[in-house]
Amino acid sequence: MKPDLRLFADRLTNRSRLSEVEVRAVLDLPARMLKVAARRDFVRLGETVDHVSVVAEGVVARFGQNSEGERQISAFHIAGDAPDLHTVVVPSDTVPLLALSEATILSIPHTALRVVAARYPAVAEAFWRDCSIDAAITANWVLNVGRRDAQTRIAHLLCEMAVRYNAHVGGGEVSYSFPLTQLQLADAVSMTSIHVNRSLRALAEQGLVTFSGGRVRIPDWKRLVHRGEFEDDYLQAGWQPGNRLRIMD
Amino acid sequence: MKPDLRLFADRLTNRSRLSEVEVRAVLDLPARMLKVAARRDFVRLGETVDHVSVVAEGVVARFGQNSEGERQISAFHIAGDAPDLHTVVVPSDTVPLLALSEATILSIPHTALRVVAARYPAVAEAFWRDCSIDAAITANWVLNVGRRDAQTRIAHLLCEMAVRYNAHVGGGEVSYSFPLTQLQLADAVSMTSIHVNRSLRALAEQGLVTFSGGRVRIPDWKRLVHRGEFEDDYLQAGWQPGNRLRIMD
DNA sequence: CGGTTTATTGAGAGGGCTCAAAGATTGTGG
DNA sequence: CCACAATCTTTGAGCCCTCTCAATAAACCG
Repeated sequence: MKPDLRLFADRLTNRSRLSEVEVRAVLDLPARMLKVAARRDFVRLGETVDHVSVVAEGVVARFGQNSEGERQISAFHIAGDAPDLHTVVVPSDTVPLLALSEATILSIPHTALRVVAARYPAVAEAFWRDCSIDAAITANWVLNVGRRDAQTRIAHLLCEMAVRYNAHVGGGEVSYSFPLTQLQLADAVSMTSIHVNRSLRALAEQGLVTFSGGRVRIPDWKRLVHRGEFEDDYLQAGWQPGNRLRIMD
Repeated sequence: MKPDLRLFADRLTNRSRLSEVEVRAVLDLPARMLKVAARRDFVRLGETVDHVSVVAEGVVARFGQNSEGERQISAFHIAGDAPDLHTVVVPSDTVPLLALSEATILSIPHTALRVVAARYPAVAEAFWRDCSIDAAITANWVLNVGRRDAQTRIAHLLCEMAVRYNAHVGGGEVSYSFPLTQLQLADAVSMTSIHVNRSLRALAEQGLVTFSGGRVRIPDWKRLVHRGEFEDDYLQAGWQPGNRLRIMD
């Protein structure tokens, strides 16, 4: 049975305007489903890939490592995301991918994606747009890692993920499932797991966030947003159906 | 007189396969030329742009800033680069741009770019590919800032720029013009200009690099590459005319 | 229930920062 | 072409945030 690509199609149509035919073409893409265990690298550095991975379930990380083997996570990817969609046009730029929790991955061959992109330029445009938004997130990550102290950095990241999970709507307590270990969080924010632990405690003592049992709880959204210097524009979270751009006729 | 877009077209054809007609379409794009003084922000945060900036001369930086106004440069752009090409598909994601040296910018309207992209899907593909390579560079920047110490970080950056300037070919002394102040360099590598100064001196004392008078000199390329843990694959520097990909028919 | 991974806490060290000030360079106007 | 101003570079001293090393407690997993 063919895996369901609806999540991926939804992600695209949330950001781009696609016709029914185009959406159908995406949904009809061939895909192989694979379950990946937590803490498993399922795309290795240097490996040549001929397919794109779409996250259907779980949390996936893109990372790099220095010569000592220390890791730096440069992006988190959640359901709907295609961490290496760019390999459709730059196949040699393989990025290592790691499942942080148990994850379900849908694997779509480059060949099939290229056929659809060539046939439906608006789909190619949607891919391009997706890659660009990802890039904006990464650029923001540089700022976060480079110019914010430990607590602010963590707060910022937890805000970002709240918005990406769309968990920040409504006014009350914000909460979402985020099944990472503190060590993995440390690899994302460029700190030691020990210092992550201490910073997390400090944030909790101020009543700002709680991170435990794989769940993030934010009692007062606005307060954390302020603490983390968080502004969500770069996520394009406010995209309305009306102002979705389409350049392909 | 219309500014010459040859540099931009070259950049595209170095990475993508375009027909003569497509190249011509790029060259015929309308453009306005502007000279920007050094240390001048010529695209401000929040400002809505309706054009793309192409660097014709000089060095330009993409940056973000934290709540204290401290800056973090997330990308350098040199002649041929289009720092905000992605705004063609994500116009609301304006990135602040700063001229580090006196620079010449060619400004191309979104509308014109969109017409060409729609008419020539292969050009759209080339744009997408360009954005993707930029994104790969940014992802690497995260690793650099997050997981490398001062000297290694600087060494890595100076290697990257050498390759992007294509100054690393041949075996002898590598050298290129890189007219930044140490403060600007500090904003790129997330350090204090004071610490940049000291690290630079340390690197010089080891005979690895010299950074002064707006010029970088590398006596022994391989040694600096090693010191900076630099691997150039992410830059797609090895792209041969033969293996340029084209997905649009 | 035992074994492994993860979280937590303590003590000490260090890389990079802050504050401060003196040189060197660059640019500008007269 | 000089003089002055502004910017940039360099150096010193002390401190602090985050890391390292080490050990225990807790949670998870089969």
